[in-house]
Amino acid sequence: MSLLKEIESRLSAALSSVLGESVPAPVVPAADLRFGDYQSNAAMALAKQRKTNPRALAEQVVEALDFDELGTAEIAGPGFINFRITPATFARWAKRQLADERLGVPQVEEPRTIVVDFSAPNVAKPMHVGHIRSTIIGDSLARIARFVGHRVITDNHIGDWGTQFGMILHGWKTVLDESQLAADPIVELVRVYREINAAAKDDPAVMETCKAELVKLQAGDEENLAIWNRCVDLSKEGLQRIYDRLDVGFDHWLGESFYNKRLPGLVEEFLESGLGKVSDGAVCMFSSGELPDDQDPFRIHKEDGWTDNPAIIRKADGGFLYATTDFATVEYRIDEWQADEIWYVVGAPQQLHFRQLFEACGRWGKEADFRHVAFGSILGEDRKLMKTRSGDNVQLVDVLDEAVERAAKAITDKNPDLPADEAAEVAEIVGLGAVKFAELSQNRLTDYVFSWDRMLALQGDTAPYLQYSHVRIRSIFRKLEGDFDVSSAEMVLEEEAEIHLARMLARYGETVPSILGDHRPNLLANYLLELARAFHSFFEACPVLKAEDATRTSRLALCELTSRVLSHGLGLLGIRCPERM
RNA sequence: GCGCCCGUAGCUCAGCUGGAUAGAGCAUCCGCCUUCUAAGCGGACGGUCGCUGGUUCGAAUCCAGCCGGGCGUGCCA
Repeated sequence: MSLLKEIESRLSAALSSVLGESVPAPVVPAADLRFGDYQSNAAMALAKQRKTNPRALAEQVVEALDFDELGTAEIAGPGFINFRITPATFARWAKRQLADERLGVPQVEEPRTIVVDFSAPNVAKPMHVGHIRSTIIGDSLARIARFVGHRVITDNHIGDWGTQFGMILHGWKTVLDESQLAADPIVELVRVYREINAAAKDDPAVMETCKAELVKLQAGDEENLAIWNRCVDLSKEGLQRIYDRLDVGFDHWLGESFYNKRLPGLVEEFLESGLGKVSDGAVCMFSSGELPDDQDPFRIHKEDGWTDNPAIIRKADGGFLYATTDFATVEYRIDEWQADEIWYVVGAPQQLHFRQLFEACGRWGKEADFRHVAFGSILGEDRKLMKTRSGDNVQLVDVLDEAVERAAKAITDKNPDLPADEAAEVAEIVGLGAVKFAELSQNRLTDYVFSWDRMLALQGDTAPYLQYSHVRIRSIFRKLEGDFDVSSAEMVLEEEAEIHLARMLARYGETVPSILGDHRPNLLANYLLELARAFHSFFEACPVLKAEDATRTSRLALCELTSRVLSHGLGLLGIRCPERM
């Protein structure tokens, strides 16, 4: 149980004894340390409901509260209850946390099966910076959900059956350079795609040829199928290299093509059940459930915009769309995997699509907790959306390479004694950490303008700042002579800096579970920054190795705990910690 | 037109279900390495939280209306 939960349960007990009924008693970390460590405004909220005096109620509650061995509770202002935790309590909790493999993070009582759908790049197209948000946020959420005890299934729903294959097939047959393909398949595939894409833009005839190739593929043409297979395999290998580098893994790679065979039957079922309606030759799922007609005020007017936006699942020409695949995917995940929840880590612009999908699934009888974990767009220098199709986007590999390069430079600057092979390894950890953290430390819904300096910053509120505190700790232990038994160490907290460090450490157990409430890894990132700040202050103010006896032991234990929490927290964000840097 | 998102310090952003004097980082300025790694620490400067109303003991947070920006809105994904 986290310290916060402990306080909540005691407060709740006091409230029930005063009010004669069980009521929730939310407690939060105090906004300002002058008010104490934790605070609750439960008395004010409850007094409002009951139309009684909040201060008087707070007084009764504090009277009934059993808080003695934790610290003190006092009333302030209109009825806040402020909790001040004693250093001895923090010391006790730190010791307990140190002995706990879970570092004070509770497990969920009712584990759920959660499918996390993220990354989902298109094959035979470059991964650009736009893909990083889904990949990094999704991976982190999956790690966190898994750690708190859920059954998590990660699925990379790759775009391996889209219309882009018309272009690739045509390009493969006309402009492919086999030697380049052998040398670097992804680069060559991308080149082919771009060339044909550009040609198709200028020349409608090329576009027609592409469409024809796509139709042949979908009809099962052997040659095209063989080419398609090679493309997908080559692309997957290329993608896998990036995922390996990012330390991102998937339980499944069930892309669009996996659901192909299911699509025609699915649409027929929807038509039979009446969920799908034919409109202008296309099969549609209307969010109202009804087909608009001429007399219907909800009729769609192209000029005025739409009042009912249908998800189209079969085009007038008989083709299927990604919405169709999404229905098939939901069916599979619920029927085969028994998913209780499905999280789609996909950009905010697709919110309408998901609203339609979730609504329709409800009517279809596919019950699950659907979540669109939306995120904001990455904008170009002109503050406009980075175009996915133009291909002139900053590529993900380039960002990663640049990040590692800058980290390597910083290492040569700051720690020239590090052996070359270790320096290279550290540069990789630090550079990639910086990129990931830049993404994870921000509210996922915020749009931002892509900037190298911003994404690759190594100072201030960055991953290197966190990694550096870990490094400082490891350095202490390297210089420590003799054995140090963490498990038996007693904590004694006297200096303000060490008390504050322990205070921050105690919050780990309450921070981690809070992330999943709204799927916001940035809460963890922000917490870790605060923790690292507390550590750096402690490091400057409190000598460890030079301290004496009990103080030394206690500080060593505090360092060990800090280093564990930091590396664990970073681990949940998918970021590693070097020993030196 | 309709729907969704956003507007907080010079810049980039936090601010959790409404809570006390709105916080970080960057930039600028001033201090701190003969002591555990200065990718650091301490301090200063910097804000009518887009505007106007409303709800209430209390609003950056909730509601309404404006202003400004972005995205989406039937056969792309």
